Amino acid sequence: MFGLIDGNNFYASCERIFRPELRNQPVVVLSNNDGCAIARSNEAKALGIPMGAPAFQYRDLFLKHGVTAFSANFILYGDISNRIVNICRRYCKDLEIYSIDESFMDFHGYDYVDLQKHCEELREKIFLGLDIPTSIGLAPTKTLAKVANKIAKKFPEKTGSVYTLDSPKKIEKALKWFPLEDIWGIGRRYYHKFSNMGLKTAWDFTSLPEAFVQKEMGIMGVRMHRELRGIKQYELSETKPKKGIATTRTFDKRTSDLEVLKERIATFAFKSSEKLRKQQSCCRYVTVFVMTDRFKTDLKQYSNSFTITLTNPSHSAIEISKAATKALEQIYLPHFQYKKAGVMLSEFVPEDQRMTSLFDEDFSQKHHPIMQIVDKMNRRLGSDKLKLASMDVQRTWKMNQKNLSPRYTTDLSQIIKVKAE
DNA sequence: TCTGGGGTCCTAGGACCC
DNA sequence: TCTGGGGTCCTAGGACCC
Repeated sequence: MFGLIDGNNFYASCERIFRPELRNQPVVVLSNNDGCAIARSNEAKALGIPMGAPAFQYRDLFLKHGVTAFSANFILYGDISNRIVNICRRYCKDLEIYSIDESFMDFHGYDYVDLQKHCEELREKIFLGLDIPTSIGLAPTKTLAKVANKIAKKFPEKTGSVYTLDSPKKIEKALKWFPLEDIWGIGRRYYHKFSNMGLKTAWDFTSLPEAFVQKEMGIMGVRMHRELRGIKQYELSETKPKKGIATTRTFDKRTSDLEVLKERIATFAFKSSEKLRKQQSCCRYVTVFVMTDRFKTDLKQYSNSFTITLTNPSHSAIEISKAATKALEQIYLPHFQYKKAGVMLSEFVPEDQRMTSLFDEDFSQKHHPIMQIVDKMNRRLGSDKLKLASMDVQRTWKMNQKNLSPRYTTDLSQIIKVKAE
C-alpha cells in the first residue's frame, strides 16, 4: 500500500500557526510581488476566491470579508515542511518527498499493521506538534492514493481525514464518484478532450479501451489508466538532483533600460548558480529569456531567449553571470517595455565528474575557493551579504511584500514574542 | 496601477550515421 | 515509371505537476 500525505491549504495553515486568532478566518497567501492567491484557507475558498486569483481584482472582496492576505514566506513554509517530513519518517521508512506539502509513503512490509490507525496517529502527531492539519490517502497505487487523499480532504468528518481504498468494491465506488478533472495526470487539455466525449468520472475514464488511451495520450495515459485499475506502474522515486534550475521574476514596473536588465539578469544568474552549487552540479547551458507584459495587449509584445554553451561545465557565479549577460545582449531590443526575465541552467554534470576541455580555461576550478567562501558567508550571515558587483548594491529592487510574516522558526531575531502580562 | 515561480516527462520530426 | 533499411541523437514543443 502507498500513502499520500499532504498539508491542507498548506501555506495558509503555516501562517496560522503563529496567528491562532486567524483560525476559522479567511486567509490567503499571495505569490511574489503580492500578485496572485496561491493558497487559500477553506473560509477563503468559500468566499469564491479561486486559485491564482489576481489580488488587485479581489481587493474589495478581501476588505469586505476581512480576508487576511499574506506575502509568500517560503523560508517559513520550507522549514515547517521539513518538520512534517521528520515526523512522517518515524511512521514510514520509505518516503518520497513529492513537493513542499506532499509526501508518498511506501508501506510494503507493514502487513500486520492497521494502516488506517497508523496514519490517524501520524496525523494526530503532526497536528499536536505543528498545528498543521493534514489529509492522508491509502491505496495500492500512487494514483489511487491521490484519489483516496482527495476523498479524505473533501470529507474530513466522515473519514477523519484518513481514507483507505483497499478493495475493488471500494475503489469502484470511489472512481464512480471521482471527477474526471481531478485525476492526477488529467490537466485542462485532456479534461476538455474527454469531457467533450461525454466522460464525467474517473470510472468513465477507466472504462475506455487501453489502446484508445494510448492513441490519445501516449504512454503516460496508459500508466495512469492502469494505476487507476490497481495495476502498479510507479514505485517511490528517490530524490535525484535537479535537471534544470531557474530563477525568474516578474518586475513590479516595466523597463526598457538595458543596464537595469543586466543587473536583474546578473542577480538571477547568481541565485541560480547558488542553487547549482548546493546540489554539487555544474551546468553546460545558460539560458536567458526576457518578455514584455503579456496582459498589456495594447503595448508591443516581444519575447525571446538565448542559450550560451559553456566551454567547460561550471558552477561559478562569476562565469555564469558573465555568460548570462552575453546572452541578454543577444536578445535585447530597445523600445520594448520588459516585464519579466529569467536565467535557466541545464545540462548538468556532477561537479566531481566533469570532463574539461584541453584548451579552455576552467573557471569553475579557478573560482571554486571564492565561491566556497561566498556560499559559506551567505549561509551564515543571511543570503545576499556577499554578491557580485554587477548586482544591485543599493537594493533598488524590492519585491512588493506588504504583508510578509516573520521567519519565526529559522531566524532567532524574528522568533515569536510572547507578551509578559 | 495591479496578473507567480519552479519543475517533470514524453513525442515527433529532423539531421545524421552506415 | 521505378530510388532501401535500419539505426542514433538532438531539439522544440506539448502535456502535466505543485
